[in-house]
Amino acid sequence: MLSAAPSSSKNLFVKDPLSSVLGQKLLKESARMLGEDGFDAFTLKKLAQNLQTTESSVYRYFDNKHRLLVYQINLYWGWLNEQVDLKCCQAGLRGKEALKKAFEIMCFPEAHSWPSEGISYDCMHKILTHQSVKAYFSEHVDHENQGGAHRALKSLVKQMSEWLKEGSPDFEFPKSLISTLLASVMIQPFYAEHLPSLTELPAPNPTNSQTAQQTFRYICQILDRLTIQPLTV
Amino acid sequence: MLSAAPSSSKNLFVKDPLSSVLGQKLLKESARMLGEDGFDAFTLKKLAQNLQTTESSVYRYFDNKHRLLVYQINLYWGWLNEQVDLKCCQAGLRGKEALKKAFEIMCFPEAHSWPSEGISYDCMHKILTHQSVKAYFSEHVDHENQGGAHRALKSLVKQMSEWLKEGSPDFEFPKSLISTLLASVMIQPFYAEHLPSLTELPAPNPTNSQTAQQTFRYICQILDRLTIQPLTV
DNA sequence: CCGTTAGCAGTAGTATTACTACTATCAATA
DNA sequence: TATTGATAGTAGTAATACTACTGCTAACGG
Repeated sequence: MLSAAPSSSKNLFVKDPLSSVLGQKLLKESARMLGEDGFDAFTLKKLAQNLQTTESSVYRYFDNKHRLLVYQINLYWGWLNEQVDLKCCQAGLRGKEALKKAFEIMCFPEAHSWPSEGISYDCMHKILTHQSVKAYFSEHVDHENQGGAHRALKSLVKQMSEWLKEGSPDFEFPKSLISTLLASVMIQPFYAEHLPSLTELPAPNPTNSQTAQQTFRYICQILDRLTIQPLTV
Repeated sequence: MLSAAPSSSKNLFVKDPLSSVLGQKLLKESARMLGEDGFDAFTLKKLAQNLQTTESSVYRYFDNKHRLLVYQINLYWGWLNEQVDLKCCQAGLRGKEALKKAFEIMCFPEAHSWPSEGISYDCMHKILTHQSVKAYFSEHVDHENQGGAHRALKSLVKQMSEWLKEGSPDFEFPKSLISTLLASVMIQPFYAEHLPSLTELPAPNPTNSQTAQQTFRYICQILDRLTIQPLTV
């Protein structure tokens, strides 16, 4: 179980949700609700009702529902960042190998130890794929960004763009490409489900979902092509 | 001036806004408001007030503010689609050349003849870069998609993925890559402005904006690397 | 053992937003 | 002249996001 608030989340809450029983229940139930019904249908009132508590108790932890979403997403990016550090950096991987491993972690998060019991991968992953754009493309971005809300994502982009540079030193936009590919890992599965003519990825189905595998294959095919540099030889 | 509703927009409005003076005013003013203040701050009430008309008159044209956004975005994709058809297909371009030209049109729309007087490129482009994710990542996607709301975008992805295949026949995800790059053209300028550490693109500034040029350069560098296929030789 | 106080949760609201049901105008036609 | 139908305007409701205030409880000092 997570026991301390990541420093980058400090400005996102009023009271640290990890510091009390109710707070942790809030995280668990809101993750489930956001994953299942989405951000638009989600209200702090419903969250309170589902937990047999009251709206104002929820507002004691988060100023509004948007910050709760950003907090959850930042929690997940922070965890992914740790996993990448552990299984790429500390494992001695570099360049394209490290990059592929990092994307593999993102495509198959269930293969790694997600620390928060009671919150399923499915929910967190669905929040990321279906709701994260709402965390970034909002009127509150600038304010939240000043508070360091997106530090985990930024750190990941920085790390991964370094690896990209090793393979393609003459490519001028490594951070842009990494953030594009990260966004793609989020967005493409959404397309697969809702706008299938925009992608070759298969829509997830209850019995046998190949979406994650194909997403990883898609990223790998791009990386394999990108790191060849015929112009600089 | 646009004079007929694109067939793909039929299910988005209650009454065709292009069919009356008030309707056209609605499009013009809502484009300005969406571009300047964003979708969240935008309400149909404010739109009515700004036009000295009433809320219900607005609701006579659009069921809700979300559909108005989708309509505007579809209008713009439809126009881009036409421009691509004219300046790529009809100009005899193919493969990578056609692809680059298509992206050039998207990065520099002001160089082409936008048909609607009174609606600036700036507004429409800002709506696309800052608000289009809200048109797709919404609870209404499936319903709107059934009505063919996103047909213009789909058609563009299909066309462009064909060109991509010509240069990279063994790449298995042409539609995914094209939709990723199209999204990138939208998202990266937003990052440049609000989350600059996720991109190398320069933030737009009033005096001399290089964002568009650098976005195009970024896309071209990717395309140049992607169409080389060392594995199949 | 009692009184103060600090922190937590709960009650009952308000303001705004999204949307709707109904009314009024007015021009073309029977 | 009466009727129809398409237009715009009035006045509301329901739900949402958020806040001001009240009450409980438990820790601590005297």
